[in-house]
Amino acid sequence: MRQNKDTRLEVIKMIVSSQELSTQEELMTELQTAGFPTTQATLSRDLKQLRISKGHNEQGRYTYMLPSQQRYQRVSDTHVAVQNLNRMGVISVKFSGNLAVLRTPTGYASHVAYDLDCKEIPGVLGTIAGDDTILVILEEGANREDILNQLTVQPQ
Amino acid sequence: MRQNKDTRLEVIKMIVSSQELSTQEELMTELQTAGFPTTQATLSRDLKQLRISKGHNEQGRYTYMLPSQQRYQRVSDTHVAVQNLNRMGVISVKFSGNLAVLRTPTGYASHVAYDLDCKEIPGVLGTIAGDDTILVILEEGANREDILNQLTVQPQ
DNA sequence: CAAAGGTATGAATATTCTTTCAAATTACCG
DNA sequence: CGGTAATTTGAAAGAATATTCATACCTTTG
Repeated sequence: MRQNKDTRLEVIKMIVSSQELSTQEELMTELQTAGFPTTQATLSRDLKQLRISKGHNEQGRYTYMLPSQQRYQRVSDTHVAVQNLNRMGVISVKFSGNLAVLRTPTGYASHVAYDLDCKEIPGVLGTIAGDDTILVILEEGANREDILNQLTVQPQ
Repeated sequence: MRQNKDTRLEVIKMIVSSQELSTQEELMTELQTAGFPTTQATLSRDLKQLRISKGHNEQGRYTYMLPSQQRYQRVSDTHVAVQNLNRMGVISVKFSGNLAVLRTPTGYASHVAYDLDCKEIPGVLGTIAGDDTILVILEEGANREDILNQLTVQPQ
């Protein structure tokens, strides 16, 4: 049932990012009403695979959060069809030392950077976005070819 | 016993950021050897206050992690302790281009960087912390004097 | 000083989560 | 098509974590 599992994982991501759930049992109920009945044991495995972790929100409640939400505030605050943006968003890439400087259309830098963060590219320590520029900090010794491919190729 | 608790919290942050622990019991042992014996119940409360959450690392292991670049509200009691850290945490500051490189005692970089993030210093685009080094990305044209003051001087 | 109110803590308990194990389903390959 | 390996899953068991409850301790205020 590979197809079913994959769609269930997507549904989980949507539910988790749109609601504040604090137990796997709550999530189980939500999934059931969404038409994907499953057990808590499976959810434990799904959450692990999705790297969704239980964090603490402002009110001190325990809340499941996508890893992207954690990195979210780093760059910007609005999602748009980020994946498409990225594909067509990077105008140029230049390397300098352990940095890569990416140019994007004006105003798009933070979105693209957010997407890069989500991809968790190996060798990339982090990103900082300006308006039309993204600074990508590379690990020492990172292979520029590999990075370049990751930066310009479609995620997932 | 406010002082004891605060220092314990700092020690917890250091331990968590320097090692990969997967249970509160492991952390309990570490704390004991560090001279801060306590119980699992207290750790659960401490981790909640520090907003340390159990995530999934590359190998799929469950690992406690500090909220990396998260800029969340300064919860007053923990914030105070962090400010003190920062005051005495920065060993040196060097500028290069639109970057500032800060040196800290080994293991403290992430804590200090976290504090810097909280201060939201004008002219600072973001920070990346290593073990004993923080990379501060400055806005183009940022005044180094101003930045330097903010980086080393106690706020308020 | 005494009483009141708050914080911190440990022991025990309740809750929540992970993993084991066996079964079922699905993919793979001749 | 078989047959075998790999994946997925639920139930139950086993860990791990959060919370409850009672207590100690500290701080303030009269």
